[in-house]
Amino acid sequence: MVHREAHARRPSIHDVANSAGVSAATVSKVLQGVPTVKPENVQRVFDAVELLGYRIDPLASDLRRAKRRIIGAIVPEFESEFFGSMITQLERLAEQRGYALVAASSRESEAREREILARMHDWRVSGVVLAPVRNEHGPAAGFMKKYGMTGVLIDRVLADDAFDTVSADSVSASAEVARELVERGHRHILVLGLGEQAATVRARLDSFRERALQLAPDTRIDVILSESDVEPLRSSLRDYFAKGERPTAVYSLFLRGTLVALSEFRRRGWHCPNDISLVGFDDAEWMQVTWPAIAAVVQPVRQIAIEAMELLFRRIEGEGGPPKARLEPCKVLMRESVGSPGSGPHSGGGKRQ
Amino acid sequence: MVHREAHARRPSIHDVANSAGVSAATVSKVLQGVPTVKPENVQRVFDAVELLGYRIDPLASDLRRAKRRIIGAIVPEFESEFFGSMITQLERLAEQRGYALVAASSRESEAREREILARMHDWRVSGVVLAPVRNEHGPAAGFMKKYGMTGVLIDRVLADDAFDTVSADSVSASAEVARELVERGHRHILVLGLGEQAATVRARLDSFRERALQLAPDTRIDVILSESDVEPLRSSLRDYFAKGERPTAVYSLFLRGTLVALSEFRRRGWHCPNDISLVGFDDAEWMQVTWPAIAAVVQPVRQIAIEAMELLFRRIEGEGGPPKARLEPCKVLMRESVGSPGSGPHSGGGKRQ
DNA sequence: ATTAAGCGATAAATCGATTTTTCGCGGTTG
DNA sequence: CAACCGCGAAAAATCGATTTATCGCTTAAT
Repeated sequence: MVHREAHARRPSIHDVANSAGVSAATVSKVLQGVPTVKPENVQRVFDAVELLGYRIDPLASDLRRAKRRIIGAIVPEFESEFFGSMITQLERLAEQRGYALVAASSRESEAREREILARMHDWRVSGVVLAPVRNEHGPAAGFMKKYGMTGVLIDRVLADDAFDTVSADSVSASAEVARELVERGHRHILVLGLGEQAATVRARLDSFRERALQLAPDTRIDVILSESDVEPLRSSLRDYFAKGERPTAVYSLFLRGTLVALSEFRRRGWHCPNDISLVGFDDAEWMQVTWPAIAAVVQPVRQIAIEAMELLFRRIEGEGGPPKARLEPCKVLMRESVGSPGSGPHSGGGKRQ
Repeated sequence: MVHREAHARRPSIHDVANSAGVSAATVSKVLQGVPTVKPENVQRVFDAVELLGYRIDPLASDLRRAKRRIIGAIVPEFESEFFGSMITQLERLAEQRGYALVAASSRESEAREREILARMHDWRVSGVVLAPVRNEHGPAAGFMKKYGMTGVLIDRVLADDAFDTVSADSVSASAEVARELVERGHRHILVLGLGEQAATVRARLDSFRERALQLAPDTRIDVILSESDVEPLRSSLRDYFAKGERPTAVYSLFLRGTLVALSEFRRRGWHCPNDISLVGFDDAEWMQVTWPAIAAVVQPVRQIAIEAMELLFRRIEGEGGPPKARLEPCKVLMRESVGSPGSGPHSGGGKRQ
């Protein structure tokens, strides 16, 4: 009867043992591939497993083993393409090694980040891949250190003295963006950033400025940083333009800033690249299908994930040594949103919404 | 010593029992809030918990309990805003009820979907929220039925005879889109869809067609369906336009179709809404900042998540009765990409790439 | 001939909790 | 005075696996 089958208790290792006429320990050994079992019994066990449709309960199994085959992943949000594909990659890599990935989102809150980490510690995960909300010095990293958890920090981090770190080489990328813009003749550039990630933003900014000034010392670089949220950035930007500032190019250091810039351009009826050029850090699928296509720095998501998992599993397997800091190269895609200043009429051709 | 503390074994319930001078059973009772414990002992237990920094091991705890406080969630992909925020919501709701959410992506593969489900069954999850790759009749739903798992199907589903279902009311939304387009004077409309999700796509299409023809019987509705992938859709669309077909509006039944349509418009130098109008099912953040802003059907992600979790927990708590099929209303946002036909020059004003 | 080693398998201990059973003790009750 | 009750806590069983200790038996070594 299907109905009865559906509601029957799942077979345990003892059920298999009974059915095969051996002990539970033997069943366990067969399933672990321990070679000191008589071939006949191996066969009987496999038959019984097949017959009953038995599968190991991973929780019970992990309870007895020292480490649990679970990897935790914490990201600031699930909604973005970047972290979405990051999780997809991490999941794939964890599964490849026979681990389950448990993902959670800190929703851009450091407090929540700590809570999740505590929960993962409760779960006795083997390791954690943490993309911190702010940087490597947050409370979450402190928590991991305090409780001796093994983990890797990714994305919004520079080097750390306790954990391996992996992130996009946004410094080189920013320098390259600077070069691209200056070579096209831009001498007044606005940079948008989020102050939250102080160190990483500072690094990008410094390298951008350095390269730009090196190539053209007369370049003027304005900076608008929003402390925490994106809305203050919007109004700062609005004020900035209202004051009459007219940079010929904007470089946004984060995706949402690119959106804010675009929508402010719209408000004022400016079009890329004729009225102003735009480059954003972080690429998205829509950027190449809109008109104009938006120039962007493409982060090496896949590489970051691979490197992070590689480092993590090395630590899990007990490798020692000082923490490593990896930087994965970005690709800079100069699309249509970037042109040369003065190549088009600086007029407000668009409608207001 | 911090260093020693970091590497010490985590305290178990027995350590707490020893420290408090009671038995492990008593500790458990105190932590469960069982009232038959002497106040003095309650205090001693709490003190010991505090002193040792003890936290319950959820896996060990769940092993002994009948059900495990884990909810599984399976979505076709993590990369999209829709499923991203769906997972975020589900996570929030599960945590509210003291459950952990374990999310996995089927990567648009039914085989993988089944594997994940089997793994979740191994984990003895209390319930599953499944957004199937194709529809409610896939192998995953069959698996759930066979093993008596409790679950809710969401998104790409209609009613089912075994599980509760929750999805956006895309049928009403499609009718509304039809009305909006017809009222603006469109009489030749192209609909793009993905054949994979046969039933849901058919339902949307039927309701769109019905309403359009009801309002204007002379409306011509062309349909391009791609069986599985999005690339065939692109070439079909290209052929369609190459043949000289010139619909005045396009309604895409899924997000990626909207992107494909946009990029094909670009290739041909057509601009919305002057050359052609565009509405897409499923909204995204960028759609309101680009020029033109893209009209879209906004799915009630939050409502779907809430309803799904509500139904799921009712079933987990043992509620019987026939499966319910919930439809949550969408919002239709008519943005600038939609206009009236003939209101602008039907010319190729844009540059080719 | 006695001990040691090897083999294959089982019984028992273990992981860290919860749940059930048992127990000791003071106080009623017949 | 014995049987009974109830309370609170400890002891033991349990969940489903893995790991260690042990056992019976055969064979090699001393």
